[in-house]
Amino acid sequence: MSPTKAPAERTATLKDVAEHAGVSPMTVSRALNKPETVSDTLRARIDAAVDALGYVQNLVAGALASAGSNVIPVIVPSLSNTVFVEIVAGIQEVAQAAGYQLMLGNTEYDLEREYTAVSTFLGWSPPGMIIAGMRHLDRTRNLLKRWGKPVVETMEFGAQPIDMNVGLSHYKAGEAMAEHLVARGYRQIVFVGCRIDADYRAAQRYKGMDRVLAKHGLARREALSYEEPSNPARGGDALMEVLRMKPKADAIFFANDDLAVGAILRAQREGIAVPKRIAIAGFNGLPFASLVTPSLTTIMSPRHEIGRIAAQQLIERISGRTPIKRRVDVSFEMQVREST
Amino acid sequence: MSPTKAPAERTATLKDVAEHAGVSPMTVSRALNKPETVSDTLRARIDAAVDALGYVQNLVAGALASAGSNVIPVIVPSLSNTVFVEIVAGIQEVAQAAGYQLMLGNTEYDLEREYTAVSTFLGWSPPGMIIAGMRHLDRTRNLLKRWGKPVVETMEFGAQPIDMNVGLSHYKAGEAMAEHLVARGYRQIVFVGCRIDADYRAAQRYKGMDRVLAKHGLARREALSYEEPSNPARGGDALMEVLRMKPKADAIFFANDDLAVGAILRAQREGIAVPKRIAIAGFNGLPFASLVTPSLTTIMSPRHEIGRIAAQQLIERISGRTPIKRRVDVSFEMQVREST
DNA sequence: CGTGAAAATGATTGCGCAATCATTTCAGGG
DNA sequence: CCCTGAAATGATTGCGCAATCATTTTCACG
Repeated sequence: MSPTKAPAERTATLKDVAEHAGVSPMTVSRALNKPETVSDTLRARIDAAVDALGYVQNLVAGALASAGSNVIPVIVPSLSNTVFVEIVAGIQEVAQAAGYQLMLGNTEYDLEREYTAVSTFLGWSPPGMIIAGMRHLDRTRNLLKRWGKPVVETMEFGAQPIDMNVGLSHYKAGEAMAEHLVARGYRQIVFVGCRIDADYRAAQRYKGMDRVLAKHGLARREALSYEEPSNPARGGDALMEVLRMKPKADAIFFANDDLAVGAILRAQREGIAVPKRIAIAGFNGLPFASLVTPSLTTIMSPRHEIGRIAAQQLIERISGRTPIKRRVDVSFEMQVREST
Repeated sequence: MSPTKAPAERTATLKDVAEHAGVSPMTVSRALNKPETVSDTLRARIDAAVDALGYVQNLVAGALASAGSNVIPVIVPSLSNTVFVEIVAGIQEVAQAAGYQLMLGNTEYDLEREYTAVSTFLGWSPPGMIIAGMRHLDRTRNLLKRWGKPVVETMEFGAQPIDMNVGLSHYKAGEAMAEHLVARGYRQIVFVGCRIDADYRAAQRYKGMDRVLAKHGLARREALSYEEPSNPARGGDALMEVLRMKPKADAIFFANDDLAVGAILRAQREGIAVPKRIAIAGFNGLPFASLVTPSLTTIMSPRHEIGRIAAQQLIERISGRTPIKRRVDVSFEMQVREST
């Protein structure tokens, strides 16, 4: 194709290796996939032949012949949100170590695209699948159920998973933060997020908060939602807007730490006293949250851990091992800091 | 496997669909892959049959039969570093839109693992590959060259790519920042990073800086490198350490913005005047960089764009279209802000 | 030193699909 | 109405490997 590249010779196959080593193809296959079933002598000869020919296993053919690949599809709604990335990283860590490859699908929070992705990925005969969230099209759920192989839904903890579930209850997280704010004496609490309609986990945190406010007979407000994706600058702007539009507000619960940290940095620059003039709380537990001044009260979600557990659960099941909790509620952790 | 899941019936194949629709398997294959070559009548019947049977194409078989898949392997050294994630996101965006799937490999900055990953991924008969960095084992380079299909090396811009290359010159970036610091009057400049031996792009930035210092006859120092991965808290600690150990230092060039922003937040908390007591500069252009006080002088690297361009280049070549620049030097952008 | 069971190796087959070539159908001109 | 070429459809084949079963070799033990 390009001047510097050698012409692509036909790549070596199992058969070539077999001939080169003077054994049958089947023995080569075994030497590569179950080395312990082949005698030392032959294994050595075969390894030498593999090196000599630069043989690379054709995994496609292998997957077809054995009706199953070692590719694990991972479907997330976004890659611009750190949260999903960290989950993917956790999955990767465990899966790659166990010899699985990750195939990555991004739905952009679109359930139709999610269906397409699931459907396409099934075509790779994977041994299982990991998918973010528990809200899917009926078609998607049915497709996965009929498929009958292990599936892990991550991020949130919820009822009636398709198969397995690892996550945390965002509703409870919202409740916990609201209880904290109320206990601290805040009475006019505002929830601020981005694309809350699409990010229904954020919506659940809002609902959890709302329920607590109702319980305490406090003023309840619609969540304030912006159309752009979450980013720190937006958080800063939102803070200013809240101060202007709802001067009585005494606390903001941001949908995530990107927004919340952005708000704190802005407050600092503008000389707004946090938490005196207004308290700020976030969700996720970003590294910066503990370093800003004032440090941010937030809820730590164990993203990496969720990914790891999800992958472990899946691999256990793929390997046919049995006793597993189908639903894992990873706990979140309130981090009360200076901003409230 | 689990009580709630239906027994997995044998999944429908092309042949099943063909029988259901009363046509030959080949026609079904065409209807699915090149719809325009099949008459409207049959296409409708076939689509109906597909729906009726819930048929999902077996991509493994397709890939084997046509000796090529539409999976693009992407190999990165880490997923905990935002930089790579953003590149992956950029690649994803373009690749998924063009109907390709991404397979993700993580080398943890280990060149042996990189070789293994490349080798394994070749087994999926991909049409091309994207790999981070230009430093590989000879074996890896040779393997890819002999393979003969399009390969894009990303992140940095360098000489003699395996095939194609999209990135920026980290050496020049280091020079640019050093020139800026020197022009501002700083004379005792320290470079601080994490795992600089493994992160050789950071090392190149250091070298670029070092050359400029030498040129101006200024004091040159070894880079200060920590063994843990970069994180903001480490940046803060490093700042304190530099102040204590090298009290004459008047500027720190951090290997990345995570460290630099962490240092600024720490300075703020400790009441250290930036840039008066010591100037701070970073690299990458994180969103928080412009929001901290003082705002951070840094170099913006177009990560997402690098990913997009890499994917575009690759797909162009895969599609057999010709006139393409083999090497793309995406420009970086100095952002001079308050911290210097 | 023979025997039987276990271990190692080999031959055959088919996974599900697309490339390829062969055949049929169709539209339009004479 | 036939002929021709193009479009649509079909039949055959093989991609490269692992599952499966058949065969050979090895080894422990009487």
